[in-house]
Amino acid sequence: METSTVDPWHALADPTRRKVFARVAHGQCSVTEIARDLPVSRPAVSQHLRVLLDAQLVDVHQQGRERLYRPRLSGLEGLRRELESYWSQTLTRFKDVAEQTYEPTTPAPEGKTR
Amino acid sequence: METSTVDPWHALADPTRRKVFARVAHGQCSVTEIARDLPVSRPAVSQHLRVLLDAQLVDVHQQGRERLYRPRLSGLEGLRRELESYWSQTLTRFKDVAEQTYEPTTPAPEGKTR
DNA sequence: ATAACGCGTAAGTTACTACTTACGCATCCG
DNA sequence: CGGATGCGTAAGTAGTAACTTACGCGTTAT
Repeated sequence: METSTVDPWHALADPTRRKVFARVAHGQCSVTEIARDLPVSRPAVSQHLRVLLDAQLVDVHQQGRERLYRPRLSGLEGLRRELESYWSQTLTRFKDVAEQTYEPTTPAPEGKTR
Repeated sequence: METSTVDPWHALADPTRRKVFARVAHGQCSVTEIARDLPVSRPAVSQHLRVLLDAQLVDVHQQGRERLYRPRLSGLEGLRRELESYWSQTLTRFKDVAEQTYEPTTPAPEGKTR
């Protein structure tokens, strides 16, 4: 049907949506509760939560007439792994540069290029 | 001048741009080199690299008529910290649920919520 | 010098997305 | 039984962003 799984990177890219997620990650809460602390309408929050759901970053369960959202590990796992990979690779590159100092063929990189 | 430090979340949200960054993180390389492995034009790669630069995720230095890009730690740091925070919070919530003792977000009625 | 290479940027197009209001469906309370 | 609360979804809109081609500038090679 629709996109079964949303890229978690994309899901957390939007600042508002990231605030929504941060709120949920901090502790289980309802939609209206989240919307109360944000400068957007409740439906907007609902839509953000949908994206977070599709990205498997949050989980929901009905309780009475409320829908309580809570964070979920699965969506974060891939993100974490990927970021950790970038991190270590960058560390390695950085060490390479530090050890080999620099190539004398290039003029000083600190020179102000206006 | 660049008061506009780009959100690294946003910078890594686009799949193509993430591929560009992954390539750079793997090892220093030039623009044409990156574009060769991707289904987009060279200018597109340049534009992606600009965003990555603004997000402080990559670094560049001129060498002859080439511009060599390499990964940079500073942009990743904030990302990593934030993600780690989400991760640990989610772990905590998860444990709470496992123990069947979830607490309301507001300071609250003492007894078991049941 | 002239050509070829490597690159950034401008300009234009197209697709997506984050938001709004309006609505309908459940669930709790009087 | 209503009326109120909590929520998701539909529909419409304004802004953004990811691409393309065209171009100009500096550097290397012939």
